[in-house]
Amino acid sequence: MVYIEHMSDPFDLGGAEPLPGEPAPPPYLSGLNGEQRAAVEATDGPLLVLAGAGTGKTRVLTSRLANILWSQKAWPSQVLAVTFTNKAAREMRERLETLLGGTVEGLWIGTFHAMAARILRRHAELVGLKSDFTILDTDDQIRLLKQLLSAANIDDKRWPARALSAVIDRWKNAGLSPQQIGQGHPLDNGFANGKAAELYAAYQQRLVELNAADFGDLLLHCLSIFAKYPDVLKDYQERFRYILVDEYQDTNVAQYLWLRLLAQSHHNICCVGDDDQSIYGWRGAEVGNILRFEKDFPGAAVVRLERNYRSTPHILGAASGVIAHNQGRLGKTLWTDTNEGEPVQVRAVWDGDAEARMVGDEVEALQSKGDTLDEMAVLVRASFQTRAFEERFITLGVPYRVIGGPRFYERREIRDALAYVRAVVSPADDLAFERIVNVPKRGLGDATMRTLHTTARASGVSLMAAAQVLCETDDLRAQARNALQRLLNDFARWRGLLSTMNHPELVEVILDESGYTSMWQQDKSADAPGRLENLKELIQALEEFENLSGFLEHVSLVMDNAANDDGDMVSLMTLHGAKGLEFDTVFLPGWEEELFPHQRALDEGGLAALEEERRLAYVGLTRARKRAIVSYAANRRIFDRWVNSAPSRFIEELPEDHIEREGETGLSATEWHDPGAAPAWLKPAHRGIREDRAPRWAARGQADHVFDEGDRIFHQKFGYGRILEMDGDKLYIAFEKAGDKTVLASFVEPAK
DNA sequence: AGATGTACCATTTTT
DNA sequence: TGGTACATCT
Repeated sequence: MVYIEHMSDPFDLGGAEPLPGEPAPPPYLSGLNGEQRAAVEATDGPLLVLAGAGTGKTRVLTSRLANILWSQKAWPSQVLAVTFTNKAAREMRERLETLLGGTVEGLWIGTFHAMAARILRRHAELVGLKSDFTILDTDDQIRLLKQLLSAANIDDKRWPARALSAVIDRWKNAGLSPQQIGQGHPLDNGFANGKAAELYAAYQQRLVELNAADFGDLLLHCLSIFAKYPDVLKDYQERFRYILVDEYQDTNVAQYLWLRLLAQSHHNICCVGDDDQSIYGWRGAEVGNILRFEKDFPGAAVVRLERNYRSTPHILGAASGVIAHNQGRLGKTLWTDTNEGEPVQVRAVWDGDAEARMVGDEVEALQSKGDTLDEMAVLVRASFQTRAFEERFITLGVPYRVIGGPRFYERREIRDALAYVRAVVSPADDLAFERIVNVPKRGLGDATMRTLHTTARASGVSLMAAAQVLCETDDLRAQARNALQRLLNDFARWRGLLSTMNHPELVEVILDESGYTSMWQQDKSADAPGRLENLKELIQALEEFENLSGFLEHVSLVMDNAANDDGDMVSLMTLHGAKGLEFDTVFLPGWEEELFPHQRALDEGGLAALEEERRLAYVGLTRARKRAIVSYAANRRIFDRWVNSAPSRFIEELPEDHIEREGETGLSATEWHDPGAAPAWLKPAHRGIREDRAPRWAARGQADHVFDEGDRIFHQKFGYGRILEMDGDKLYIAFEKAGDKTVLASFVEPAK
């Protein structure tokens, strides 16, 4: 049974036919439980699916999509399915095609940004752009802002472009264009004493001049078009009979407004999400969007998915116990009928090295029992934490992969190559030209570029046009002029080849003739061969596209990292990176106050941030199918300094019935120091440490001293202070330098 | 213009 | 500790 739709232009509904409608049982309903089926078959209208971790939410979303198409409620081109990542979009499409037993064409399925870009290309002129506008990434954005800042004579030491970029991103995430922002806007943060709004406007102006849009613009421009041109909006409202949204809890205001507008005609919007897994508040996601769904879409149906298929009851119990400490949840009670399994293990260790050894030993033990490394993951709060585990795994010879890191198109060589292509395709792309004008080195340095900029600005032309003018005068030194002329000739020649040569070949020619390839061939550094590999990969990827501009869009919006899936390996990643994944065994190291929850998050976001950190803990635990091992170190070397740390408050929040402690309660502090008493991974690793730098043991409740209120004390990190109040082993102390803090007694000694 | 030295800093990250 | 941005030297 094959599902086909013949439609080359997704905007043209003319040739589209509904499904062939063969009389066979719908394949997308088999194996669904009652609550899943309710979500899949819910009648039209707004629908919120509150799906807990491991309840099969992606499956439900896909099945609902299959149902819509199968029962001919809409043609594929009338359905919009949005996700946050390309990976999620790809997976959804693959599952859908499996369910329907054939390919589906014309469907609007992809990321928010890709879908918005698709709309924006058709109406670019309404916001002053051409339909072939380039999409800038963060790197380009920051380079552009740097120029604007220096033009405005703003000290970039005090007010770095990066900070301005963050302010502008915040505004864009909130759906605010420059016209909507007054002086002293609350999201401004006082950048350059209130200049941010002005700079934002200048930046948008410059983007139009460059015929460019940044990621935020893709949505924001759509919003302003919808606001200004109701007929355009109406067109899309009519078109999209069904809208499906994954990970709704992660939508920011701009995405929310975009969706709400598009759903206004048919009201068939189905959002799937889990408020307990909202972990992107810091980049503009609004949990409020999911909490408010029923108000925003009157008459909305709400279906809860609470049956968890992933984890054992102990893991689920531990995770639920932690998340129950959050206020303002929609509330779900996850349950499972799988076998009990092992309690979550909670392990106290001496320091970061001991922790890495513990994890390494455990990995080897599990492996020798027959577990595969693919089914093990180490999930950390901050990416620097992966290093300790990498080192340990290298020592042990355990294969591992680090998930995350720079994306393919963010790599320097890829961005350089793309800049060449961009500059060939669009001569007015100043940012691209600037990027590669002296890569490889051509003797075109700061001085030349300054002259180029002045000339370009004075006559209002692009840098390349200005360069052409300058080559005919003697404003530049002969050497620079010749180099520039040569480069311009190259570009003219390449541009001439655009129509005749096929594009993968052309890119290869450009990279060879510009000297870019040989630059890396001559580079002796260790990563040069890898970069050449990446360039080859880029050219290979080109072959799948009809033209260069299609490819450029793909690269900036769709291309993700090639999955490194050769061989059996342990995965190392951040908790954020682990969302949506699952493993038999999950290690959760570094559960210490200040690291997790991260102090910086708490400083910046207070209670809301603490709750987001707690959701991160919940996400981490619920990644595990069979086994979760949480650990915390008493001492940690962060950069060059030893820090004693208290166990994370999330450890206390783990329900005792579902955990098994090792190291803290079973052994006393004195026993820990006895080499025979503790398991190998508990022993201090450092033998030759000077006494003053050696970590001090800091087990909870194992204070070496008895204190009274009013005692003068000393703390390794905070210095001298006086005890104001005592609550068991918690001391409330007024430090002379560090202010008032609550500290565990074990970290404190009497002042001498 | 390019190389070399130095001070500084250090969540989380998709598009 | 390691990467980066800027200053200074050749």
